[in-house]
Amino acid sequence: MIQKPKGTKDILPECSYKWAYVEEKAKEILENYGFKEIRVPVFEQTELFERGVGDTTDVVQKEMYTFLDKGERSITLRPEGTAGVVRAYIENGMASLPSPTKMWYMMPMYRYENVQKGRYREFRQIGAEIIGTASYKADVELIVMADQIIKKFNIPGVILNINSIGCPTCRKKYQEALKEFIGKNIEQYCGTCKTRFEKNPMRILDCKEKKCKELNQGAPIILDYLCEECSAHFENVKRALEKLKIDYVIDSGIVRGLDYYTKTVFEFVSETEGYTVLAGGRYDGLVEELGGQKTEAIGFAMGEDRLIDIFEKYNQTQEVAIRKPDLYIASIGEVAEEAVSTLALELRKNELYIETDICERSMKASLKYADKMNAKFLMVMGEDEVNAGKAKIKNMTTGEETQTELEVRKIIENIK
RNA sequence: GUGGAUGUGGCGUAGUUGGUUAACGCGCCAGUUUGUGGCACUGGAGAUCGUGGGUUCGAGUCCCAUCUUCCACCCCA
Repeated sequence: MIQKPKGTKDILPECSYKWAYVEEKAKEILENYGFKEIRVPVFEQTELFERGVGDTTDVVQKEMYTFLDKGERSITLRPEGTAGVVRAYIENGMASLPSPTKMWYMMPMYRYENVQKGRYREFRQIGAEIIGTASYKADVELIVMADQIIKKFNIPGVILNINSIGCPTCRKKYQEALKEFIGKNIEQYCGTCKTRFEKNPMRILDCKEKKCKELNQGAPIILDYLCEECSAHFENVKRALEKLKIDYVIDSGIVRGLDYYTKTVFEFVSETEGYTVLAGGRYDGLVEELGGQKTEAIGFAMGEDRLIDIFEKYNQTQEVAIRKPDLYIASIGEVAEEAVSTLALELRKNELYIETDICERSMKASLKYADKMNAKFLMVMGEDEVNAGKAKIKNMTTGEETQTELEVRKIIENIK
């Protein structure tokens, strides 16, 4: 038997309607903030991610689906959305559009990593990008919108963590200070921390080893090393969030794993599930890095699969329900069959969900089927009904029967 | 990449110290006087027991390998 590749999933009919619901609601909010949808290729030139995401990151170094196509081009299945969107922004001259450009996307991403809770090799992200403004107000608008989306789905135990990792200048100063601090005791740190020391010293602050945690006491904090501009920016963001009553926690340990982030970074973490549902940050240098003019920007991505996992677990809203047939029409005899087909077509043109038999089932089996489908109403048509132009409609919940003329309008009245 | 657990019809499970045609529930299909469902009853289809080797007279039950799923590390949405 052929199985689906590791880390992928089938979204079956019994579940897909929930996805549609989440996407629809998210889209409503995104569009209310003026974001427009963008769709970019599933695969890009490998170089885009090497340069955009950063070739020292884990994502690029060990998690990309990269291959040579038949023309010997190095191609990569996108591991994230921002790089592609920014590439499209530059390539299509969107810089000449009125700034800022706000875009959203819902697309699958691909990362070759080991599967575990909330982690898949093919996963879907809902993302938003604001390209073309350096103002803290953009940060605020984006975070507020993210908060609204998260709240829309009644996810319990989600908290917003924010931090600023400054611009390259302040980060460099900070990393020097941090390395000096850790360097004093580097021998006592755990093995992974030792390797982090060279590669990504800020990660050491996040280590869960007791020893490392102790050693980290009194370590310098990035926020103390922000330049005047970055610091003011961060203060403005915090103040605005407070005014809007958006609760947040400053987590100086947030270090996004993608190289392009600057200044404000944030993540919405589900404490109950123990993973991040939505995360993002500013990336003021990325457009330039990818060959565009200097253009500040900020964005976020939401793990749709994770969102759905939690949503399914805690949400029993009736708004999300699989659709039930408005009417099942059973038929007896050839004459009636034709009449049923015609009638069903007319009713469906009126946007009703109609079911009829397409399995050559007996009358009784048809009714059983109608019941399994949870049809709201039932109508049985035979030659008599066709000739009389009248039939009975039965309410499947109450068992009540009413007589109706076989006319679209009359039928609709009877199944309201 | 590292470590731990898991794998029996569509789903959930049972399968004793290895022994004839792998069981049960749900679901599916059909029938119970061929014009009215939900209940009940009857019958039916459907599994080479993840896959490939090995041990044995004989393995779903033991051994090895491999894959999947789940979880942790790492990293991330």
